[in-house]
Amino acid sequence: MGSIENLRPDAGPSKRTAGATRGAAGTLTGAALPAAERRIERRPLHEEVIDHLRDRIVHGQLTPGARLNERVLCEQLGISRTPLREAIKMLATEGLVELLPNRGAIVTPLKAANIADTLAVMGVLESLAGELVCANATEADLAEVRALHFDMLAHHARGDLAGYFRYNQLIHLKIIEASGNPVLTNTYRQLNANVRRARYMANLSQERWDAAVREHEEILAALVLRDAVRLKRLLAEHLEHKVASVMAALGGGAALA
Amino acid sequence: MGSIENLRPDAGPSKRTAGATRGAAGTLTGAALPAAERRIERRPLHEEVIDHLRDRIVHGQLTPGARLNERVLCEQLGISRTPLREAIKMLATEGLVELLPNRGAIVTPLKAANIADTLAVMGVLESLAGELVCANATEADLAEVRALHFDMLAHHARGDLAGYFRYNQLIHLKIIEASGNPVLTNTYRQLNANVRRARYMANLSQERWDAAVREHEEILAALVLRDAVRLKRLLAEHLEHKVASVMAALGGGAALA
DNA sequence: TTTTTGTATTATGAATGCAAAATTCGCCCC
DNA sequence: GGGGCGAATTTTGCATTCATAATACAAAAA
Repeated sequence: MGSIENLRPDAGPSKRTAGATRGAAGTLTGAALPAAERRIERRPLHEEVIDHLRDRIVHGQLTPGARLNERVLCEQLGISRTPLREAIKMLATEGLVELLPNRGAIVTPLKAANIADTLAVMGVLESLAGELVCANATEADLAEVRALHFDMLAHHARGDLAGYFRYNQLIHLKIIEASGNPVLTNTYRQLNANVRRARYMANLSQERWDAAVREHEEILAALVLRDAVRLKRLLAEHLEHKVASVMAALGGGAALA
Repeated sequence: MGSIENLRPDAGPSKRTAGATRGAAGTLTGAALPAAERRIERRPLHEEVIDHLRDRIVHGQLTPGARLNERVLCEQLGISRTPLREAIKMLATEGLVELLPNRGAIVTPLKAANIADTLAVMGVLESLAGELVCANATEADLAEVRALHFDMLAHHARGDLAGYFRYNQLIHLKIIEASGNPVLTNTYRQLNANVRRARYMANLSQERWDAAVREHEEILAALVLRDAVRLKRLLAEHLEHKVASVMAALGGGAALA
């Protein structure tokens, strides 16, 4: 995971022939589909770059405040500066990156105040989602949440924190998605990316972890019953605890390097 | 307003000398300031382009679904494709523009469902803002809102709808800003851009207009008293009416060309 | 007449080149 | 040894060029 994966099969774009290497690698979709339905489809490079950089930022491999040197990244990814710069601009709009005119871009520093503000907004979004999901979720949605819940329990039982976090995220996102409001989903997802970075630094205590799992049990129960009032309250409390945990890790107001 | 304003003094960048034309024209700030305080500051071209395009999209000069032809826009703005493409990518992240791989970009079509979803999210954001603003707003903030309110009244009295809209927007934004949560402000502002486009098509009836002004009177009163509960209710009702008005204009579910 | 296929044109995707701004580094001076 | 100053280097901003996909169009076949 820490290794640098080139987006292009041959690193270091050669003069005037780099374009010919497109479409040879694993970015193509539909390998498992029958030939008739297979869509030959190439994602634009800037999208690949965005996903790559977003991952590295969220997972903390690109640390807050770190500079994004265009030349270095180009070499690592085996692309030219144009798609890289487009990707950086988009990440800046998402808030994961900060543009310093004439001085490039840095990974947005993690400020406790900013995370707190973000979580406050996410709170009301979750509350709205709770209301909508009780009204709009299909039975299939609920089944999926339950399945994810058990996956999460499995990781918790094994003490696999990373796996737990992954399914925890998936559950929350699935609940938001099942609300049936795509704007809500996008907004939440975008804000969430910024918070996730902090999460990777917060060391969860076993007590807090166990408590979080219990809270999820209750959330699932309220969801299945489509008890909107109760669900909203549980989600709010759950987030409240998360805020406390993250804030404790970030240590009140200080910027994180 | 309909005329095309070049960002660069000379349209049609000449070969190899275009770079030398930077910094000569009206994009520089501070022409009216004393020399000592004048900040020689150039905004990056992509920012100028973003603002320009966002304005044209929000004001409906670039209609929903319209294609953004790079060559044409480059000629209109007197810039090269690189900063233009960066700007388009950023607008895509903001949701005002849609990228069609290998086929360029179009202004995001206005769909009633999407606007409804957006307004639902904005509703909970306003509600949060109402709560925060009662706790955090300074007296200066409140004074500014009141001043904007009277400006708005003046435009209403003159029957100047465009001016009314402008100050209406400013009031809502000021209330959000005064909440003291920058993340909330940004999120709201971004969502708002998408809705404003619809607003320019909705023809407000005189009755609805008068009612909206009365609602603003009440909102201001609750705000000055820092009555959070009442303010939240009033904002919610105000938005509810706005939803009805916008939805009526968009005509239930149909996409707008 | 309609459909299809080959070709010319146009537009987008990506890479490269060039100039200005910023940073680094060596130097001199204190 | 430390701190300013200026040249050299690096890095970014933007323009341009090259490559490829999409589209329009016309001719040929059904």
